[in-house]
Amino acid sequence: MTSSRRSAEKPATIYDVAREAGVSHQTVSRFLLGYQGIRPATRRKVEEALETLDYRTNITARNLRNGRTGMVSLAIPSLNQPYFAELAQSVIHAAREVGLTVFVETMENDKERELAVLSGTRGNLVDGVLFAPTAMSVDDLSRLKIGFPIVLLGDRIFDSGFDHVAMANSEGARAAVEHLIGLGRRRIAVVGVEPPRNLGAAHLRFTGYRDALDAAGIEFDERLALGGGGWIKDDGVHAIERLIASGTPFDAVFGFNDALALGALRGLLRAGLRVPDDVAVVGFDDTQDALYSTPTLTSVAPGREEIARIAVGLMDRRLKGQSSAGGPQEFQADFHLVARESSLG
Amino acid sequence: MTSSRRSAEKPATIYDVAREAGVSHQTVSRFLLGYQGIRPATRRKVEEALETLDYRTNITARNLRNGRTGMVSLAIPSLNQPYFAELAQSVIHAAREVGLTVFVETMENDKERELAVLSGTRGNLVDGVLFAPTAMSVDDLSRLKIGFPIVLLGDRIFDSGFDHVAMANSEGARAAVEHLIGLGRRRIAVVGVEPPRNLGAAHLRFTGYRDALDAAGIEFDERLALGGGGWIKDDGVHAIERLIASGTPFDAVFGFNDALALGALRGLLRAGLRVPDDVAVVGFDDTQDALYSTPTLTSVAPGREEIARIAVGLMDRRLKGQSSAGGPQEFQADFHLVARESSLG
DNA sequence: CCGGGGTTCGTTATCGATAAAATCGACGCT
DNA sequence: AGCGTCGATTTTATCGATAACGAACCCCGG
Repeated sequence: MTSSRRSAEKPATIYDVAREAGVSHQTVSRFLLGYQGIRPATRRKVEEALETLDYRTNITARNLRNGRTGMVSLAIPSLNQPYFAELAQSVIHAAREVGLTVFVETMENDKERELAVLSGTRGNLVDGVLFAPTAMSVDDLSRLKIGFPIVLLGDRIFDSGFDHVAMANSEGARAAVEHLIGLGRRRIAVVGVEPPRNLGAAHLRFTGYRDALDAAGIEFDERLALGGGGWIKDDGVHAIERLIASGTPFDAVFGFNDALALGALRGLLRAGLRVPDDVAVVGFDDTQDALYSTPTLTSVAPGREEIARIAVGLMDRRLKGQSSAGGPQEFQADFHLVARESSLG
Repeated sequence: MTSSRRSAEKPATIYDVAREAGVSHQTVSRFLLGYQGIRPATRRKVEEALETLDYRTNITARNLRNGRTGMVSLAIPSLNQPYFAELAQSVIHAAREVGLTVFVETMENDKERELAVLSGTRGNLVDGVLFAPTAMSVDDLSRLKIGFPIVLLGDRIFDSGFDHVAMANSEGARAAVEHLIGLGRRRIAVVGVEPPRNLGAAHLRFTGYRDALDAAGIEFDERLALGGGGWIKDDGVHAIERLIASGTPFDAVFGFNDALALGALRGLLRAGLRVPDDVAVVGFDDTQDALYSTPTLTSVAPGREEIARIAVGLMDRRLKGQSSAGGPQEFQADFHLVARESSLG
């Protein structure tokens, strides 16, 4: 029991502990890993030494030896977007349940950075990637050779070759618009439209919008399709200001996410329009913002918790199962429409 | 040039590259680290081999050897709170500028988990911790022996012995309340009050509130001090509902954060009160939510970007400077009040 | 009383990188 | 020609953990 080593100095290793306990480092390792074949006397010596030296296992060393880190990265556009911040929290929670740690990486809607995440530059730091791209195309994705498990999040991409947890983008959008139609609205503006170049939430939600219109026999009016910006609140404000300025009549707005819808809401109210009396508003994502706006915002809840849980589950299975555990899996989370004041009054 | 190794198999190591190039692994390492003393011919062979084998450096191995990871953890309550989500994004950005990577860890206002972060359980995975505790006390903090740099975020703690980047909590709160007083309000309710047991944003903001009242010669009315819950929107709603139910007259509300203020706003509007005509509302944090509520929310902007930048800078200095680069540093970010519709009309 | 089998523990090898020390040549100078 | 010097590379050691293997010791039966 040579209680050496000053306290705040270099952390103790298993070798230090072994010396302190008068055993071999391997015995210490065995103890730490919970092996059974250790005599009570030895066990006690090791326990004491661990205590005296305040041993902490060096995770980096373990990771190197094991070839795994137990971390997965969650690659999203930005934590400034409430939906993704909340998704991140849900994923962190779900991962914790299965013993994984989440490394949050933000890509800022930048194609280069999205590609960088998959290039494995951060190689061996994480075992896999939960990937929610917005800028890159399906082609970009399939062109890459990737050496670790990937689970795609959020959009409906078929045949990407990867596991994929989708929101019910088109179905949810359709439900939102049908809700508006059911309330007697016919001139439904849509905010957040994008050219169909990317991985596609915008495209899919637009499809849902069109489907609902078609089903109700309402003709699509191009002037009601607003886009050109990003998907943050400002874009919603600007879009609705342009629409109002254009003089095009409308009695409802469907925003492709809550931020856009809330921006639109803001623009409407500032222009003196009443919500929902003059214009009903519906969003998508059901973020906390939707719950506390005035009026509260009707929104499509995409099943964030479920998405997180399934995605983490898929990743976990890939990581555990040797090599590839079967072909790519597709999941779609259940959604539901949460009707609130912005459409019901 | 024995182009061996199948593509998607185990990633190539420097040894593989060395064999491919016909040199020693050390030469490869030198090349990768940018050493000068390498003959052009050798250099070319290495470059080719790296290319052929699609080499990626194993960060875990490098970390083990170097004893550092280049990662710092940002420990916050939750990404579900917009202020912290936005702070996280700012910190990630600031860290990237100085070549650090951020690992976001959420502690859920749980004292155990806050302590766990500092216990170094995650030892050697990060080089330091940017720490924004809410549940533990100053005593808890000083009781711990900690083996890595820490920078405290957000509250004004003196003599903690650690670097610390503070918001202007009391000053900001005082400015908010003075703003209300300047508008002729005298019955100013305050939401988010807590017993002064923890590290203290609540306490400090309350102090600012009292200071402003005192300076204006307004007597403090205990019935206007609302607390008992957390700091999320629901708590704001409930607090304001209780206040209204109590019949206590009031003409303004100061929420200790935007979430509380927006919750209060929501409660007021639902109760049929007009904002700001009947009741003016001011929040704290200046999150994006404040910008897009209706009415828009007056709020204290605590200088989030600056806080992030300074905190990362302090951490960077500690990590670079051997051992301890001087005593603990205290910083306080500049704040400013952003007056919007909820107080100006 | 000796040998087989099981427990307990120690020795050596390994993960993939970087650092320090050693080697090998070519070159210049006396 | 002999020798020191410098530059380019290779060899060996190291970070801290886990895995594989082997040695020492015990118990027990024949």
